[in-house]
Amino acid sequence: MQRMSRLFGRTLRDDPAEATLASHRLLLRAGYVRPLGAGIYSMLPLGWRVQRRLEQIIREEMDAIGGQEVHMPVVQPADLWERSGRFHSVGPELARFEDRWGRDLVLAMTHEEVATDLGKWFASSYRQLPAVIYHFQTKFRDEPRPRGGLLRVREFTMKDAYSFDTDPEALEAAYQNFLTAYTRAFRRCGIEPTVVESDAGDMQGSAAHEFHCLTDAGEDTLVVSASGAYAANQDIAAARKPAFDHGPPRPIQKVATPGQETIQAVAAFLGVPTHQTLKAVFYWTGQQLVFVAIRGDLEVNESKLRRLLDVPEIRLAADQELDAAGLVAGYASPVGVDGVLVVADDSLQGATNLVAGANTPGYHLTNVNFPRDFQADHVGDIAQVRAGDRTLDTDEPLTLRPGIEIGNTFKLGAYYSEKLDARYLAADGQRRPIVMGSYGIGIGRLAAAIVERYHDDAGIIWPVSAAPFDVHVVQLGSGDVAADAERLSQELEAVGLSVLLDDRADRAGVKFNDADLIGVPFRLTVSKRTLNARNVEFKPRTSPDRTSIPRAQAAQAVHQAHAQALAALTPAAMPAAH
RNA sequence: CGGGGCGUGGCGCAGCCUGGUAGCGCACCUGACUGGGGGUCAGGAGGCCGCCGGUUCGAAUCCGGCCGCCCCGACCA
Repeated sequence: MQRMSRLFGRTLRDDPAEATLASHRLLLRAGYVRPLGAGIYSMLPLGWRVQRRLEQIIREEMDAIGGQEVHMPVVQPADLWERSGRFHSVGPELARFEDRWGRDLVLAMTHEEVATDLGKWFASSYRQLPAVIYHFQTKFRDEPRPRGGLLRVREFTMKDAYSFDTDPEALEAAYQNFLTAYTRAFRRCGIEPTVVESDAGDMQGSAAHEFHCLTDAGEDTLVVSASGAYAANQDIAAARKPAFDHGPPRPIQKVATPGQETIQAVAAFLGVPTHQTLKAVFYWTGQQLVFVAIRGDLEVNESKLRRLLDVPEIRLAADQELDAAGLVAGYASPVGVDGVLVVADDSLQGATNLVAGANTPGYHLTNVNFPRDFQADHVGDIAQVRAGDRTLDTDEPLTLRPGIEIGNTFKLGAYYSEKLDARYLAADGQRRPIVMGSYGIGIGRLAAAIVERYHDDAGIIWPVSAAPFDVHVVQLGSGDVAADAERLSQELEAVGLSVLLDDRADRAGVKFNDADLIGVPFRLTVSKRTLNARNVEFKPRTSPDRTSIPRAQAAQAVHQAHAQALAALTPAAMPAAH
């Protein structure tokens, strides 16, 4: 048992000023973590116990699908990252340094390279495949802006797993196993995950999913259909674009629109709806200026644009870059521009007689028709999905939901295997690249998501599976009371429960408030009162009600309540993995 | 990287404008009373006022530079 009088950590009576999110505030205030620098935290005993519980749940689910736990280094030779191409492609979030010999090293931000290297060494033949390895390891990512306590940090522990298979079909089977294992793991932690399709990004994979905890504290925006059948990160979400009939194409006309520089202003001035206008937005890829044309009622999604152009980075163009290209913000037009890469959203196809800029200050063109009046180098879906839009296939309404990304899965395919020459000998005698998958869960972020999901004004309300202790014994008094609280704690441990014993000399109010703050699922109070009545007071953190249970049966009763709560979190048997 | 805010004891803050013994609440220590939802009284301990430089007889306070932290945005396997 852990005595609170000896616990390394302390609760705070005042909210730390820096914390705005509930999870950040409560984890600091209840003494789970202590910040060391921006996005860098020490885990105190309470926090570390939670982390280890979460790890154990995930470990069990990884083992259940045949994963084998390993431990890969954080410090890695840069050479490996040179070969995968990421040493140069990744950017400053990858921490680089030299050892005493001047050799380049990196602090791992993820472990695809090392995993691939291990796979290459191990799987010389198809007979060794499939294989899955995983580990819990520190990652360092020099994020431009850490935020929200444990939600977005620079150093953190991740469970990352890597699957090695002979071909895409086998990868698909492994991938399905992971989707199942992840869902089970998160449910056991008290979170019903929302699984969405996502952007593979730097991972270079062919398909990717994210597991989200829906909460207002989330940094990501998810597009979810009413039935839940469709769910995607807004970065890749697609939806129907309502069509509007503006009649058969008419000849272009130039009209004076003095001072009308925004879509709203121009549309109102000319008496047309915004969906009858053409919006011009300019981006800079680092190499060239991009003229983006999209229907006036829609917004550009930069992730989609970046993928369509197949460039690593993109940002809004600066005024000087526009000037250099001879473009006039507010009156720019794709009609008659040249020397600029033109990207058209597919919303322009079939949208007739639009109002566009005239490339002359104070003038617009009416009756612009694509592709009659201008050509695009790229045409595709680059529009932001809006709440109320409808799914492509089933015409269901879509909503936007904030979510915390607590896990992700990538089908890497042969990308890293080819870069690092990780090949196996197939049954037919051919050497083929190992087909890989990569699967991550951020442990600290998961803990933070759980707190976001489970708390009230008084503090954290841990699901039994994640709590730092199973039972919080509050001892109100000394002498006989203390002796009985001690005995009770031992009885609880004897039935397999972990105990936090508040043996401090503080008053009842202080102890109860701290118990609520720390959020252990079950509270038992021992006092003169309970001693005389030969009972103890029992209170689940989830309920405001206190009940008396006979002292003699206390340990058994709590054991039972705990087992029940745990069972409620354990998913029913799911389809067995292959 | 842009915008905003803030660095004074473990936490929350005042003092700074108008330079002159560093203060309040909580937490902490000692004692007494109290004893089931953040008690009362008395007495204590604890601070390079983020750092460096300048102005001045004298700087937490004025000036310059730097560093750090938080929030918003950009960004983000």
